[in-house]
Amino acid sequence: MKELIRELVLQAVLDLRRDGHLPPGDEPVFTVERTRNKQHGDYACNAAMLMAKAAGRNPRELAQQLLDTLPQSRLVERAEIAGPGFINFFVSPTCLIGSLRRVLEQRDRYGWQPEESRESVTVEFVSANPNGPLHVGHGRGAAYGASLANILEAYGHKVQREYYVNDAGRQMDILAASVWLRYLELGGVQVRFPDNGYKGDYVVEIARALRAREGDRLRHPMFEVTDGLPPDESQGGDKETHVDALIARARKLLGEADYRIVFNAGLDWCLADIKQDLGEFGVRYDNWFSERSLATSGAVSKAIETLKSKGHMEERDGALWFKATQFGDEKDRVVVRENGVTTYFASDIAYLLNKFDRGFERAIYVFGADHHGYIARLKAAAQGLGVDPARLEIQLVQFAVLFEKGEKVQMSTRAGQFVTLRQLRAEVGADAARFFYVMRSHDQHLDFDLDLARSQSNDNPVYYVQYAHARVCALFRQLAEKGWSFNKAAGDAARERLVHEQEVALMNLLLGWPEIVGAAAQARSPQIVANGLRDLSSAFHSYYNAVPILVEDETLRAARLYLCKAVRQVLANGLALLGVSAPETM
RNA sequence: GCGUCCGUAGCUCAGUUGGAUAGAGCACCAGGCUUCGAACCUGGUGGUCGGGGGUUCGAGUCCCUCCGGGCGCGCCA
Repeated sequence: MKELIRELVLQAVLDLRRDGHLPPGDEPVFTVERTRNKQHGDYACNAAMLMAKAAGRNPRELAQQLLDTLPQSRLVERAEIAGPGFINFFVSPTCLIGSLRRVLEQRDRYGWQPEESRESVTVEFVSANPNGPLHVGHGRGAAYGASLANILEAYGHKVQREYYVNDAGRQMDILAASVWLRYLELGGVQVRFPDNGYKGDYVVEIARALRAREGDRLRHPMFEVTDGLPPDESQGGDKETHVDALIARARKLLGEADYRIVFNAGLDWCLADIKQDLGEFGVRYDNWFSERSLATSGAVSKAIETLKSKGHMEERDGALWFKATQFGDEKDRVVVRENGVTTYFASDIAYLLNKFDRGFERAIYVFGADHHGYIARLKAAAQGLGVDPARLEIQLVQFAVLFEKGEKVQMSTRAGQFVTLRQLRAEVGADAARFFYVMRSHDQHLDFDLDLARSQSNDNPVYYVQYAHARVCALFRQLAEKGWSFNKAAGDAARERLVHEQEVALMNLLLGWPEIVGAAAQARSPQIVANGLRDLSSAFHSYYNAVPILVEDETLRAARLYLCKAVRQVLANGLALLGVSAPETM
């Protein structure tokens, strides 16, 4: 509808130009928006105000001229000038009623807007290191990324959902060492556990499974493990040095093949755990991309060579640097360390190149807010590789801070004391968690009140929306109990009987639903969909309380049920975008 | 210190690429179920949009500055 009005106004502008009433110019810029105030009609256009200056004319006078030139449309009841020069449009009953038919014809595709011109896009989200269970912070990234991907798809993009698995790197080695130490403990070898090790119970579980498979084959006596290690932090030394030495010791004692077995025991367990966790959270991926594969496939060296050949690399202090400052980053970045090992950033560059090599027109990264320092260097890397940095988009998701009894809950993965996503789901359910996470703007901090969430109180707006859906379902059950049935054709034929204020309001919201999806997609904001659902639910609850649906008048009843059915459909569609169920009873 | 995100009602937050009289939930006050599900609805109280400048027909929204907060600034991942 918004598009239609835009076309009408554009046509009027072009006509005025053709007849010399307006000076020629480029594609005119103006907006068509939904009004906030009903007295201002349904849509408002600001074209006259924006063009008045260039035309050297009074805005209201210009608006009048536009109005006189405006092509007729049976979907527009009337248009009028208001305020400083707005043109307000009132949509016709025909238009409103038409939206009902579209909803019920397109069903679960209503709101979808496939267009050839939409980009293909890869959305990478969560990508937590597989060294432990996901916690509630990852949950927000998961809910946001999954919903965003759904919305982009509905808007017509071709979407690939991707998880970057950090299956290489030091953190994973620390996990491997932690697993091995727990394994030794289970075998009766008492070894001091490092300050920097992973202390969660799941590590013991992994060790137990490892021991069940491998027996005591990987056991070494205590002195071999600990002799000559530099002191740990609590022993007056440095925890990083200590744990690195421990990793080196493990590698040496076990040998590369057996070390890999221990390493993979940790990796495989954690990855399986994450996959299951996200699956139960309604989050699905098209691709789990292995960081290690970038090294083994030669992608990392290929990326480095590419940057070298373009003259963006430099050797300094024995290391290889990417000259990121020439692309606006605040400092140059090391890609290959003095010891010959590539950095994490080297993998990032290779992965970035890989994404665009696979043909995506746009790559969206969903990062935690603590990664915002990466934006500049990734954009720099893109430029260095010859990729337009505008095709790379980074969405930051702010932290979710847990509150319990009014106090902040402190979290630390290493210490093993944190609230996991799995615990959260168990306490509030996946639906509430998914909705709660995306209710607020993703670039806004989220206060997550655990007590409130645990209590399953109806303060949680997800119930409000789901209840509206269940209420419509209840209406149709009630209908059957009364021995009546719903005749869709009769409802369709009687649509003009829908004249109540609340009915018009509901039809207006249904009409505007595709615009909600479009706005959410363009702003990368699932929260717009969540708010749209609340608005629609609110309008329905008001309607339900004000107007009886199951009336004796058969055609009127059919018309109202026709509307209710459309409302239910849109509620279900919106909930699906957010990965929330649409229950028939509650 | 530099960079970055943010500051809207007592609390938690919306506010659609600058639009008309700044909204919702919770809380508080007053009402509504012998009638389709009260997990709901109707009405009311509550604001110098952190402060101050600027841009223009028009600013919660854009620019500058100050105040207050989150996060980031390793040859870590």
